[in-house]
Amino acid sequence: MRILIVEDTPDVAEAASASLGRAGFACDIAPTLADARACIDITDYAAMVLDLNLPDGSGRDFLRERRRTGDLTPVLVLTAQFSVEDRVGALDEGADDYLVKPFDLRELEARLRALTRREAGRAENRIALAGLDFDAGAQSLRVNGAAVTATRRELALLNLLLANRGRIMPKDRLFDGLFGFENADVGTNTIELYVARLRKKLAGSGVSIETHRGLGYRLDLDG
Amino acid sequence: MRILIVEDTPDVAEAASASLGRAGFACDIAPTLADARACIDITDYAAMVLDLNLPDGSGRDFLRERRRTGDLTPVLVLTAQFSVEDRVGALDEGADDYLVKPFDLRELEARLRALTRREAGRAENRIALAGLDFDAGAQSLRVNGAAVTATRRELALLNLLLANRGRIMPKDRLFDGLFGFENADVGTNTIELYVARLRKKLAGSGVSIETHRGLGYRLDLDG
DNA sequence: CGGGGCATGACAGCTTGATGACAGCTTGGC
DNA sequence: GCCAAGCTGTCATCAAGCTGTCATGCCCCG
Repeated sequence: MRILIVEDTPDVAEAASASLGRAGFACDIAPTLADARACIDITDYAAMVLDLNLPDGSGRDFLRERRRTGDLTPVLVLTAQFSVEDRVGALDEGADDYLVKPFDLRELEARLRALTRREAGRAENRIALAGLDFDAGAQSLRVNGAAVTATRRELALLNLLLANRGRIMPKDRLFDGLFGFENADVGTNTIELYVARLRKKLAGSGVSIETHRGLGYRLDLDG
Repeated sequence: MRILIVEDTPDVAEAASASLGRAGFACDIAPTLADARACIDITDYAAMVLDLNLPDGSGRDFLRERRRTGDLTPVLVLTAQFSVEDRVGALDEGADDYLVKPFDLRELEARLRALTRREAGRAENRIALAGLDFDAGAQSLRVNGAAVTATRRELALLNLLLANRGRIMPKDRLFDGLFGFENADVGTNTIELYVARLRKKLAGSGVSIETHRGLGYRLDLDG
């Protein structure tokens, strides 16, 4: 799950990025609308965090512009404390949620999880499938009832595959979901590596990751 | 456990803060409703102590406002001696408890402990788990029957971890629970330090604190 | 049988956490 | 008030575990 944070205050942007990173999201930071547009052109995001007050324009205009071009990426808007009309206006413009600054990082995390899982058609963070039990909120994984430790990247990959269960995910798509621009120079072999590591941990769970040569990977029930 | 004290008389606020600090709570003081709102936006509290008579408005209105926005943080209200209707009104507005000024600090402490443990779904201050026996009221700790001395911070950390047993607690969350704003500049290494100290004291108790790299710590039974 | 894509073990760099020693400060006893 | 004891948090150093690279060997497909 890749997130674009459009926010010009470095402290805020970085705190959010760190917190969301821990929660399994890959984040890119865009301090201006121009940067944001550039990012969106290059890759697509599972969601966007948008500050309304930016150096090169209003986030509201930007949001309206995106919606007019048919972009349906979930957007969470950050508003200043007292601008009620901004908040309401943003929702009218097509924002999916808002948060008043200053906000609690845990809340941002929870709301983004809600937005992205809504996109995936789920109502809660927990997914149980055959012998597998994954909770994106607690970042915990159980296989046949036993807790299995997995690293941040492994969990992020699993999350992506689970959200697209039954679909073949191209390697570059998985790559985009795991790494932001700052890790852009990582070799493509990495995905194969993490698939291998995940497979070991999922062994015997009744769920497996199939390889489709030249196409990508697909997670589904055994058989 | 972090507590917000909304009280404009410095003497009272500071006495309460000191007393509660000794009892293992991390306190922030807000002398006005505006300050209180700012604090609440930034972090969240295990409970709130609310004076009703404040320079920029009535605590009752504030309480009503919080409840209307869905905030369920336990609130203990401080009332003047003779305003019975305030007291009753506050309870109606959603206060969880009240104390008449002037009050005994020990009583404040005991009532806050009651409120926070109710939140954690417990009926008493004492938690026994495997070879561990912790009493938040007496601030006493026993491991396999033997009394173990532990400092305020160690106990506060243990309390937090116990209240969230089985959940991974991010380091910054533990940090928030242990330190108020006034200690905001304490190095993050501190949490690791206290985890190490606690681990030593819990050795052999059947309960242990697991490290989850990049995510946080989790307290649970061994195994 | 040859080639490209994939799997996987080993490894090194680096980030993150663990821990001992220490100095300042607080606290409590006298 | 003074002193001693112990609590606190910083620093430096060391250990562990995560990450991604590489190299090698495999497998599928032509």
